[in-house]
Amino acid sequence: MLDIKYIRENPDSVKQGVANKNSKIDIDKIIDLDRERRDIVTGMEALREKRNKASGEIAVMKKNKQDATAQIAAMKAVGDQISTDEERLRVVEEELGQMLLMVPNLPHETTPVGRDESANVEIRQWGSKPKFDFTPQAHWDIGTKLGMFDFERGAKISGSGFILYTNAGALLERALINFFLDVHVTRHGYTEVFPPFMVNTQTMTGTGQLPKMAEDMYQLNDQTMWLVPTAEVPVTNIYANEILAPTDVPKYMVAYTPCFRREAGAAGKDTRGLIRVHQFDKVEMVRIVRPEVSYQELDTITGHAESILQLLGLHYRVVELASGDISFAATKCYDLEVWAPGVGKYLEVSSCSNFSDFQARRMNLRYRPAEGEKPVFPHTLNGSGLALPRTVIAIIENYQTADGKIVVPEVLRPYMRGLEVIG
RNA sequence: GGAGAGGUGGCUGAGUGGUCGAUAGCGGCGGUCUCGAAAACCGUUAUACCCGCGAGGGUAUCCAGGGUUCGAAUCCCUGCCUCUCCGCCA
Repeated sequence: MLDIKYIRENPDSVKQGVANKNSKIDIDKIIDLDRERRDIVTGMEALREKRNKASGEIAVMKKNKQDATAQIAAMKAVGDQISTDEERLRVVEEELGQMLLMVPNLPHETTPVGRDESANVEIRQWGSKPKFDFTPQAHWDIGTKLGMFDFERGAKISGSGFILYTNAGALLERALINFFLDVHVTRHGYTEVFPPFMVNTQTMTGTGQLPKMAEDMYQLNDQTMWLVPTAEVPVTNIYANEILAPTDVPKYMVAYTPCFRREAGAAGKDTRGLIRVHQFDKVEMVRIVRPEVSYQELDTITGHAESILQLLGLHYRVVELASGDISFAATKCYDLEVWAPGVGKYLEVSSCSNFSDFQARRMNLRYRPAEGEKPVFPHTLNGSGLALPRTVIAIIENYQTADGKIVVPEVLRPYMRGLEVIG
């Protein structure tokens, strides 16, 4: 969340930033509630001071066996007033808190301003589209023919948008997960973690999925647990409500999790094959860093995601998202889009974002810059490295042969029992 | 799932209604001593918020949330978590 002090002192820039994020939250209302809250607190604390002093006196009188009936009666009225104030404060803080949780992070000054993805900016490309002397097929045709996945039976056992990977498809999925993790651990210096796939509401609020995006996620029947939509959620929250020592920052963590998303409202739109599914695998990088280096760190993490595509030899482009297309919690974001010749599109396989101190504030994650100094909020970042299904699409479609087979990229062969060709 | 025990400052651990943000020890930091270190001794040791230009003042926090009371670490209720035993189980 945003610092209420910052909102109070910079209402105009907050309003502008929020508008650039396409949010209609009422900032003036927040400022009014904050004013009201402070008024109540001030009055209430004065009463408490009075009561604390009187309680001390009553204690002394009792000790000296004096009669304190009058003092006790007087404090009863003070106590009642404090209770009234507390009740009012609860109401005001509840409303203020709920509103603050709905305020998006402000876009960074370098983030292009724009309503939607049409204002996104292509930053660079790597490689080039492969040339085929035949018409490249879509992954759903090749993959099905090669027995890599079974859409019908996936839908039968779970529903549409759930994939049953089979044979080489299942092997490829597992190989990619291991390959991604190994690269990030051995070459990029991340620590591997394996978090729970179900999290509580507090955790989901910490990274910013709740309360706004509740309808995009799967909630379990007990109403307290949610299926993770990304490893960002459990991993970024690992140190929530803690104060990290100076030597504990930066933290670089990488994790594999399945990701569960309802994709409400996305039905029928670019959903064919593996393009958009309710459960998919992803390897996610998370960085907890000092504020002064976070934008440099964003370039670093983006580079780490890119290196995976480069090792796989897949052509991609880097797109910087416009303010209106950036996620709720982010200030700046780069998407990596890989070329998929079968479907004839660039597909998003990674999203690398800086969240500044927005998530750290929500989850009360702090660190001490140096021994003896006051704790401050670090910046958090994450980047997919990478999301699996669209990477699988890109491999199938880019590495397909005229006779309907797939050449396994060399870096994956050790992870696939030496398999060189699927089919 | 059943039965029991428990959650106090960085750690250990006192404290069952009243000047308790909290005794003590350890650890950390500073100092005395020393050529230096150890030992000993002395001092110090959290977080958040509110008011104030500031000096400073105030409030809250003993797992969390409610309640009782003039007053709660202490009593009551609910929740969460940990530990022990039993049961079940990949």
